[in-house]
Amino acid sequence: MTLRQLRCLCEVIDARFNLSLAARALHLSQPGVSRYLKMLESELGVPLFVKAKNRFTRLTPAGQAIADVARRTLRELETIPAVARDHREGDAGSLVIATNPGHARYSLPAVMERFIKRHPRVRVRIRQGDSSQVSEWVQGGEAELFISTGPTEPNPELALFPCQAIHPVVLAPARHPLTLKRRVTLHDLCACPIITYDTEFAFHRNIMRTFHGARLRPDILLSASDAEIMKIYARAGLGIAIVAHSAYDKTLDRGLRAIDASHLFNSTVLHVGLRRNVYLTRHLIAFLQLFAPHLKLEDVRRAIAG
Amino acid sequence: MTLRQLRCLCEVIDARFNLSLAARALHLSQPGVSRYLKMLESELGVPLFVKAKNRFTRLTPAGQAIADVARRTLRELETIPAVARDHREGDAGSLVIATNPGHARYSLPAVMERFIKRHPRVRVRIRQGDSSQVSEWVQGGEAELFISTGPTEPNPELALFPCQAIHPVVLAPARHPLTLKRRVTLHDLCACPIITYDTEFAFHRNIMRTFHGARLRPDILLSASDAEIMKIYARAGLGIAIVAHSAYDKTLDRGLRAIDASHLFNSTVLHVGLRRNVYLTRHLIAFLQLFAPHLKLEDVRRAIAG
DNA sequence: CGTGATTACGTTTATCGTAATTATA
DNA sequence: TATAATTACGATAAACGTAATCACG
Repeated sequence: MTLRQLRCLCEVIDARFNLSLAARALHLSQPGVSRYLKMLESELGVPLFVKAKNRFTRLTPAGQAIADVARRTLRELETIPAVARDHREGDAGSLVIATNPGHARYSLPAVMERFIKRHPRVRVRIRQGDSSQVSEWVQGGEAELFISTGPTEPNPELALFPCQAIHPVVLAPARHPLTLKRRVTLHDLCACPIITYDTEFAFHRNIMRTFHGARLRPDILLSASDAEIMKIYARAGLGIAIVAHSAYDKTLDRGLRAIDASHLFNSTVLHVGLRRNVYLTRHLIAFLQLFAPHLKLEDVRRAIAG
Repeated sequence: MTLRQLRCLCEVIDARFNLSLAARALHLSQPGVSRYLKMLESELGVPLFVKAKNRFTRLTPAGQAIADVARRTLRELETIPAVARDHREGDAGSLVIATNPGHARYSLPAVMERFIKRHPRVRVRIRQGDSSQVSEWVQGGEAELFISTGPTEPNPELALFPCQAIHPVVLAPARHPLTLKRRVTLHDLCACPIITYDTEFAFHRNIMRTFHGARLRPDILLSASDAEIMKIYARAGLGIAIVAHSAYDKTLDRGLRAIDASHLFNSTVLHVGLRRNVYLTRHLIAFLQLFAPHLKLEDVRRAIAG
């Protein structure tokens, strides 16, 4: 039994049982593919394919069972070059993180500082995009992981790990009436012009759902994609900003007060997303341990493999 | 990257870095092995071995990581012929069950009857031995599974699954004074001559531990390896028998009464044991579903793989 | 006849062992 | 000088493509 035979088996299945197609994909001639399949079948002593007339039509149960093992095995083999590369690069190497601008700006810097201090030779790249973009980058291998909230629908190619809850806070200028309240209500918020994220943000949809659920129509004065912008307008007294709590820094944002709103709105969960069936480089593991220390490596591996 | 290269890598490690030894095991010449390792290293672009002078001494971290993957992969590949054989045999095939004589006699027949009815063409063989024998048979591939109690120490080669509790019962002739008691005590038992299993049985050691823990010295009149023998003597009124509850059948053993003793002695647990990293044939799975319907196939697979 | 699988056959390439070589203790 | 790894080289086998053939629509 050779790897070529197994690759052949899998490729023929992927080519919907067209040997010519599979041959092209494998950089082989059609007779070559035919031979390999025949060899494999005769070596295993069991037919793998059902042939109608002179065409391959589908797998036998044996073929299905064996193709499953073959696929798993080939996938695993493909990680070997990745392992080698990881070690070849020593403490260098690269790490591409895909994340939303907000998290790149607020959640990541503290972690990145520590990571870079510990792994100075790793070239880190932070790609910014919306939830669906970052997810596509990871699926396509353009990024090792993404850090994103957003309603990432279940995807068999990706493994998601919840990391932290992002809850909304209300930002208002220092002596704004709301800052005097012990506990603000949705009605209180609706009394003021509101500044928040653009409609395409999950955060926006999240808070709007809550308002509408309470049959309220908030006055969205301004929406933006960048919390810094919102803070400027809020500081100027044009309205109150509803932003992710991570966007507020007590010392940096002196002119603003943060008012807890976690009792009003649902929190969203920040997820780390990895592509399944990939080799976890040492740098990726190191980064995960810094960014999401609660994740157990073994659990991550299991989720990646399953 | 070829399978031969990976096999070579693993074999050289197993041969404690002696290429000549590994070559013999691989049915290759020594230069062949040398070549393969060199090819692998140059192909992966990373040294796998640490060489002192002109000897291989140990693995590099990269070598270790890659050898781990290689071993997993090779093991998985080896299951392919097993899968093929399983399907080649269709509804025939064979199943070797290793178990203790007692379980072969009392626990198994009911299950076997159903199994054979459903899988009439499977050749089943029941091998009888003590706990350590059955465990060795399974480890050595001479049996597919064992069914055994006994103090099977944790073994990385085996996966154990608890199946049922075996609790001791006291068997006494119909009008024996003990049968009148509502709840027997250890003292009550010590007042009679006792018939039980031989000392090498875990069951024997188990009940003796209990007696000794209560500072009692029971009068072991007779010990045997076969509960049928014990029942004969108990029926004759020579003593009371302490046996596994599974050895007693209300209708077959008319002359005897079973007296619950589960409050006196520890129960032992009947385990099914499988070798790790093997392919689970369809017949083995079918048998497991009959014998231990509480086991979820996925859990079994996971335990086998981990 | 066109598409797709198989068979036949010859060339190329890779595989692998023997023997010679180098290196270390 | 014995043991172990590497290099050199030639014989053998396998891998693979081209071309011819077969099978079906």
